[in-house]
Amino acid sequence: MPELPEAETITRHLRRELLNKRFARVIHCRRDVIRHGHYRELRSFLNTPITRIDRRGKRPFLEIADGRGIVFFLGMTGRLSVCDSTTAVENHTHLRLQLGDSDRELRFNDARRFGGFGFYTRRNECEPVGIDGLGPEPLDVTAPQFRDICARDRQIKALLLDQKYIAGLGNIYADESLFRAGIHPLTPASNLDAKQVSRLLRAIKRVLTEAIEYEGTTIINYLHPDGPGNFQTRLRVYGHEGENCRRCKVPIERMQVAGRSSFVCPMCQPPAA
DNA sequence: AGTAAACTCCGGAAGC
DNA sequence: TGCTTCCGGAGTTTAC
Repeated sequence: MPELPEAETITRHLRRELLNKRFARVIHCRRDVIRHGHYRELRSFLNTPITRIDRRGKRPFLEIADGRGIVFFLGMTGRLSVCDSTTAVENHTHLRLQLGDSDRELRFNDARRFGGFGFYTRRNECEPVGIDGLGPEPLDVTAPQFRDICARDRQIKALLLDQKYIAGLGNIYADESLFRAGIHPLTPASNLDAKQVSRLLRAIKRVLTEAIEYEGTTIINYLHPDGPGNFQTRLRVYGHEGENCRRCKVPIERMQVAGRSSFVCPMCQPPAA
């Protein structure tokens, strides 16, 4: 599942490959993966330098000079890569953009099609469609901001997963952050005391920063097959149902929270009374 | 109004 | 082997 660290890794990769380059041709585009805007708009990205490549939360985007951009929703299985045009085209490849003066191309692949992409225009300081309506970046959010976010009567995990309050956490890093902060996912956010809120924010920043250093958890193998390994081995609870907690040796439990599987140490993360 | 749950998209994986 | 079931990011709908 691509979350913020995976999006950051992909963004850096795209930046190395695409910044200041231009697309020359649309080789292929499956139109029904377009979330915002119209297929026609794709043409306007041709023969114009890409001036900015970044991400918002878990969504990478790229922009050309007039403020227009393409934002990618990776969903569960979305992947972005830049490769030689002669590279065999994998199944479920929904977008191929040929680079000018090069035999390379950008590809978007998404087996389950929960992902897609959208076009937007950045106007002044307003955040564009597809990148708007998102909460602050977890790595930038301040302690007072996070206190406000947590001041609502909602299960803390559901809150962390809701992109409009904080942008970039998905199921894996939400569970890992809650474990490291010693907080049960069902705890109403407004029940957390100041100490817990600050511990949670620190845990989030630590987990995400470390995961970025490891280039994410799941999807990076195809980008850097010879890379430094990934965050998989650093997960303490996610996917570890039935195994003994590293800290207290009590078996990790799996439960449903906000409709998602959640992995919890019942000892380190005591349920709210 | 704010929250929560159900439903939708889809195909790979797991289970039988 | 071949079927059925499970799973989920995020948007939408429905119900408190």
